[in-house]
Amino acid sequence: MSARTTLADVAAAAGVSVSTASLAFSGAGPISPATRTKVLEAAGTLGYQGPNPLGRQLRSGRAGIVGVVVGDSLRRSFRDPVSIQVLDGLATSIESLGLGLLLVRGSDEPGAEELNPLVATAAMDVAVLLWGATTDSPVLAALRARGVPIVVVEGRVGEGDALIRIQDRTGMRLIGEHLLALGHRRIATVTLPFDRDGREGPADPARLTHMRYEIARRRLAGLRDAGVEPTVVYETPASLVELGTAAGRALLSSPDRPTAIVAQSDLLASGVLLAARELGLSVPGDVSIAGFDGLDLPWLHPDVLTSVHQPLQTKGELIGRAVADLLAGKKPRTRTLDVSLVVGTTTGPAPV
Amino acid sequence: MSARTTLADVAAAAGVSVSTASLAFSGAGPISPATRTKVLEAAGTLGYQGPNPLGRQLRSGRAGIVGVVVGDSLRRSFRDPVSIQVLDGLATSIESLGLGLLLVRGSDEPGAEELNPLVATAAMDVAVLLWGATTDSPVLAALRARGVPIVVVEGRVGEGDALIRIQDRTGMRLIGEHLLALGHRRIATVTLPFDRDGREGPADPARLTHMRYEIARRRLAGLRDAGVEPTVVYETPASLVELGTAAGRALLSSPDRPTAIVAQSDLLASGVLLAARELGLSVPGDVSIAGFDGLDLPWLHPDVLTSVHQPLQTKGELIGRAVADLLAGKKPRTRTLDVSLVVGTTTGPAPV
DNA sequence: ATGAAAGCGCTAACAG
DNA sequence: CTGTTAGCGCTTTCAT
Repeated sequence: MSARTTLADVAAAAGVSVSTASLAFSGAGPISPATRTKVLEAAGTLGYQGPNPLGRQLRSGRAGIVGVVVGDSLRRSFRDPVSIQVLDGLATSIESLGLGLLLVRGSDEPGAEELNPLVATAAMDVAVLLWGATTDSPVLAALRARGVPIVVVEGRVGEGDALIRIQDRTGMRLIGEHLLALGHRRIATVTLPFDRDGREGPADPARLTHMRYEIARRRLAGLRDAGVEPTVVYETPASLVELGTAAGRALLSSPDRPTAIVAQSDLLASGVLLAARELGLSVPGDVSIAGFDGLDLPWLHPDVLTSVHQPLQTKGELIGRAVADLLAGKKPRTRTLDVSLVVGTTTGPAPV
Repeated sequence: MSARTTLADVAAAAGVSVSTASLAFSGAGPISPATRTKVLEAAGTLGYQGPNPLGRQLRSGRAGIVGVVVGDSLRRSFRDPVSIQVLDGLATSIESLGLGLLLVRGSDEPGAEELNPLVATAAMDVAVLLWGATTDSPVLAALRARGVPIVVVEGRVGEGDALIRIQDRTGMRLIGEHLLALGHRRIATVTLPFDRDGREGPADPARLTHMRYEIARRRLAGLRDAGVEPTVVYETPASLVELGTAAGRALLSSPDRPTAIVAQSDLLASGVLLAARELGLSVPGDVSIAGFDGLDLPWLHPDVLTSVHQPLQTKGELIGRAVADLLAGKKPRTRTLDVSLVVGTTTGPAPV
């Protein structure tokens, strides 16, 4: 019933000492089966549900909790299937470590933004920064000041933080090469945000020098690695289908229409595809479209997006492993996951 | 720095007692501005980041954590925009209470299933069961045994649990009446799961008596309230677009094709709509389609689903309020939210 | 306004 | 194998 019953009560009822009773529950020490049963029986009678986690935590100095810091709004983060899949893998692996997952909203604005107090006060043994950590992030600063070990996903890290990321630059290079081989020369790209300021539209040269987020920067660099210089770099403020559609409309209705559009995410690419359909363009007859992430998007039927696949579930598991390593006192490492280009039905030879 | 520095160290450095130092941080007691600054300065010098949450928690008997128990897989739960929006609202309101949100995977199988140990051991002051709680759920049993106050969302509750839900029976009645008024008589329905056994396809009379989940049962009952007896009750194992498409194909390619299909969720309805398009049927010319939830589904463009809108964000906030109430020792209540029918472009007069 | 003392519930040395 | 003894770091009466 009420959580009033303590280990001491159980011990008293069983006629043993508190430490013995503790051993009966934890099993972390020698104890005779007889006393063990005796204690467990007493517990049953008293309705004792096992050691109070708070006492255990204080004593052991560990909260048994991994703080996962997501973007400024859960809704925004979770609208993205990419985040969800990573989070799912992470949750599974964290759970197998016997740890809980504390979800923390963490705005990433540098400067005078108010910081979610939980970042500074919630009990956590390790923190995972799920996306877009920048070196000047106040979240990062607060966690570091607390001495909490940190795992960064797809961002820039300081000394002492673990980093998990994918080969996105290579992935984008593969897409670029694929399109060049198909004869495309007028290639535009739709990018993820450069910064948190919500800009949307073609980026001018000045804007291109202000790319705070690693992901957009690296994926753009990958395209250039292939020798592609995009005719237009169209920035979006988030990875959303409707923003891709807006970008697609703009790019595809311009007089010097590109023959191929590469989006930095599958969601954006889906939007571009919808825009192409809306404008009555044939894909890939009139325009080729490629994305990034390798999501399963049945509603695009009958089209299947050409995309760079990343192992999202594995990524989550790897984050879990990094958490375990940090907890075990091992040195933080950087791990980079491979990606692969999977050609679908949305890319083909450039129109003549 | 390292988390070694304690309040005692700070107190010593500042030349005050521990209790005074505590007051300097909590502000919960009389303290002179001078000593306060002195303590804070000492803390600054020592790199002390404020009271250790673990000590505070043990002393106060509160973990400052709300456990949110979602379905068996985070991926599955979070693929559903409905869950996400509720979770977003909940996270916001929980955060404003200064509480953390612990995500707990909780399989809901009765019987010999292994229970996620976190349900029994993780520190939490209140638990929220996000979906589909059934009275025989082992999760519910474990939490109740621990004496953790419980908020159930859209499920059945026992005595002493708070319940948050929507008027879904009324909502479905509205849809039924809407379709009847349009002249429809052959109406089929695509439902959410009856149970966790993953069944898919038309439900026979026997199956209809085994509806463990409240949502499917209530929404079906609502349709009947309107006087609609569905020609087919097509059950799906989850609220997913592709399952709706499968259901749509089956229903729409049968010889006695219905003139209207009501799905118990917008995702299912979207799938049905895609199936109709695929089969070259005009919507609503040949078939009317309605959903439930009121999601924003831009990729259905140019169609806009006729749907019953539920206030998802508000629901999340209401859950947060229920949490606060339980924490304050108030009596658990049931709160039912209103819904409204919003007619889109996918329903029209029955074909003659 | 400040300090002393008493635990919150538990685990981990260390004796026995 | 079991009991004794110390705390983990903090907050909170209760004196002063």
